[in-house]
Amino acid sequence: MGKRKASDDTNPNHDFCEFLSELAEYEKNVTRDIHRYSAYRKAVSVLASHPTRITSGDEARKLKGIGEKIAKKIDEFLQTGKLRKLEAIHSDSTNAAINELTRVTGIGPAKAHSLVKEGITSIEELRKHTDKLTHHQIVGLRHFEDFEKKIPRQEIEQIESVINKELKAMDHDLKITICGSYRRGKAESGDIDTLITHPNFTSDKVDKKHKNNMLKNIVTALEKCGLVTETLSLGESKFMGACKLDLEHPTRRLDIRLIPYDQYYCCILYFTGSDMFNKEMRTHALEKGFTLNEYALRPVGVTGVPGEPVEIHSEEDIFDYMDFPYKKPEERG
DNA sequence: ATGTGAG
DNA sequence: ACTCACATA
Repeated sequence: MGKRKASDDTNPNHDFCEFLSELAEYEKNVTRDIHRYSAYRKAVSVLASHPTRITSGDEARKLKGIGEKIAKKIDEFLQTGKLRKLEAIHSDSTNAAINELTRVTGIGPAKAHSLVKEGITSIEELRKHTDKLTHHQIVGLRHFEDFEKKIPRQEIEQIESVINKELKAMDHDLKITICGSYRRGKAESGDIDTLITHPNFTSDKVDKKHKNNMLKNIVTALEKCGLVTETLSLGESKFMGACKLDLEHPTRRLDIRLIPYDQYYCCILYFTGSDMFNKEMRTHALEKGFTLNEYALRPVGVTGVPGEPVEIHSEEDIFDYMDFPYKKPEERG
C-alpha cells in the first residue's frame, strides 16, 4: 500500500470523521503536535463507533474524547458545511509541500519539515538535492511515480511464479506465500508482501547465522535472476526493496519476511489482513481467553499471564482454537 | 542510545 | 500496537 490513507464510509458520522482525520494528519505532519494529533484521533474513533447521527456540538460533547473545541468545530461544520481552519490549511503552501514530500517512501513528517525549512517544497525541487537524502529516500524518489501505481493482480501472479521458480531451485522445502490484498483476491495491490519459511528453521532453534544468510541468499538469488532491482533495507528477518518483471513493467515495492516455521500461520493471518479483520479477530481472541499476535496464539490464564503458544499447523487451526467461523482470505474485508 | 520511518 | 532496519550520535 502507498502512503495514502483510506477511511470507512458506512457510519452516520462519516463526514465529521473525515474532517477530523484531516485535522489529525495536519497536526501530525505539519505542526508536529502529537497531543493535538492524538486528540483528533480519539475523537474520530469515538465518532466512528457511535451508532447514530450527531446533530449538534452539544450532543457530541457528551462523548468521551470530545470537548469544547471539537464540539464547536462540529457546530461550524453543521451550520456552514465547512471549516475555516481547514480552508486555511488547504490554502497553506507549507502544508501542501509537506504533504507532497511525505509521499516519497522514507520521508516522514520530520524529514519533510526540515526539507521545507531549507526551501525544498516539491518533488521536482527535491530531485536537485539528492545529497540531502538517505539511500532509502533516494530510491523512493527515483521510483516515485512507479511506487504510486497500483499493481494488477496478473502481474503479481507472474512475479510470484518467478519467485517460486528461483527459490524452489535453491531449496525445494521453502514455503512461499504472498499475502496482503493480493491474497484476499483483490484485482490490484499497492505492494507485494512475501512471507517465507523453512521446516528446519524454527524459533527455538536459534541459528542466527544460518538465518541471517538465508534471507541474504534469497535476496541475492532474486537479484541474480533480475527480479529484484533495489534494496531499501535488509536485515536478518526482513527485506524491503523493489522488483521489476521486465522492461515493459514498472518498478514495484517488494517486501520479504523470513518467518520461523512455528510462527508461519499466525504471520500469514496477520499479513493477509485486512486491518479491520485483524482487529476483529484479536478482540474475539481476547473474549475466548486467548491472545493473538503476528507470532502466536496463546491462552491467557486467570492471572492475565499468557501461556505457551498453541501449536498451529494451518490458518484454519487458529480459527478452530478460538471457535471463530473460518473465513477464506477473500472474505476478510 | 535515540529518533525516524515503514508496515 | 508493535517490531524491524536505518542513520546519527
